[in-house]
Amino acid sequence: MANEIPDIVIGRLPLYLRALRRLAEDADQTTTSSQELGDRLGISSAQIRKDLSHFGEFGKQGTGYHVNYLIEQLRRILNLDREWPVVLVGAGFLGHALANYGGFHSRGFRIAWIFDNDPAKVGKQMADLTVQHVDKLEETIRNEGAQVAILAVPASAAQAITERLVDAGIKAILTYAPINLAVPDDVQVQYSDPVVQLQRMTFYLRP
Amino acid sequence: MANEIPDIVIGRLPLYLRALRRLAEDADQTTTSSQELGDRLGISSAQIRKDLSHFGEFGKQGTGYHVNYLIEQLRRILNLDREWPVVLVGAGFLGHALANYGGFHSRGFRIAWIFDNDPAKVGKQMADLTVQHVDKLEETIRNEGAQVAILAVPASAAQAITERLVDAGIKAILTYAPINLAVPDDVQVQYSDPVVQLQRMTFYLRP
DNA sequence: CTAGAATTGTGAAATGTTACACGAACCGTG
DNA sequence: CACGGTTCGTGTAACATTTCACAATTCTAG
Repeated sequence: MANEIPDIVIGRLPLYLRALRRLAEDADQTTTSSQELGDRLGISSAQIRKDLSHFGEFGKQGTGYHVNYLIEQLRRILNLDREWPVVLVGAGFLGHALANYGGFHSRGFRIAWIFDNDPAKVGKQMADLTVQHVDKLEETIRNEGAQVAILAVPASAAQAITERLVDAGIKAILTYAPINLAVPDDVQVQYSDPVVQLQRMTFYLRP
Repeated sequence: MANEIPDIVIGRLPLYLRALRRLAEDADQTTTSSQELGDRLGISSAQIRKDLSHFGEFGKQGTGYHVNYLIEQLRRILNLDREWPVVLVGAGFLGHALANYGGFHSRGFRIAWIFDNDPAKVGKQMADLTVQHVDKLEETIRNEGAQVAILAVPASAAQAITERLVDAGIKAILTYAPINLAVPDDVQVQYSDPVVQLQRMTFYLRP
């Protein structure tokens, strides 16, 4: 049953989770169907059922899925039944926005440390944290056993910081720098570059 | 030759473009090969050649690709040989970070207008723009013919603002709200939710 | 209790994407 | 100019993903 799960399937689970939580909270609904979930996400119902079937049987014929139960199962599958402390590197405008974003806590993450190399920023308060000098990066990661980092530094610094993060033990990096990172095979990377996303859409526009 | 180009191919072109510009600027290189480009991006050389072959023949056997020529061709293909003015909705921390981001201009975009519904923010300067009340949204989009928007508003407002954007003529939306948007078929949407990206990685971590 | 409607989980078919491998073209060297 | 080393563009094969379609199960209503 659970042999080798395609990465593309893993990538959809957080979307299912997000939609289910909306259903539970906004609509106050206790059950749903693959059809309803698919309509909300623009995904076929068969795909949702197939995706979930990689991990077990969570629904009931005739009835569908119990929303809260499925939420719990997805949280378990994605290792979200705990809170991941996150290292944030970069205390510029973007770092500031991330530090103040309220959406992490309820979804399994907490920005726990913020680092920057600018002496003018070190020591400043940001959200409820104090910006630390990037010199302390490795020490903190090792002492605290942090595995997740967000990179909000300029492209010119991104690869060097990445190597320091990886050496210190980080296994998952979300980066906003507009550059491809070289990392070992056992380190996950996710990219977020607004320009790449915009450029992907302009192809379809008439100029 | 150019019949129906897969969306997944279009999605890689901005990455090729980004890597090529780095090659041109940092490494000061005038030619490259599909092999070299692939190594930098973690993509096979065959895939790069196949992707490009959808649009024409840009290389030379034995030599590879002329970097600046390929950059020009990709810019043309992606409709980036012009500057797209962008409507930014939401002047919170994230809107602020986006307004001050220096990476748009050189890559085909310019934040041209910022809107918010908070009277405390309307009239404030942000980067070199004045925050306008969201009441003016439709009027501005129609008068200026804007087609591209970035959504940096809370999830609770996202769908309503989206409908207003679409009605006014926006055809491409990059949204940071953690919610799926319902839009007509001829409107492009790209999603950016840091939590979804983090959740996609925690699956692979040992808790 | 029975009939009918709804919905799951899943093999199999259809479709989409990537990798292979090779002829053709190009360059530099002697 | 001929040869050896590169590299492209591409037809085809291999692989991956999505969709189809249906038996099995559950619920509801009479």
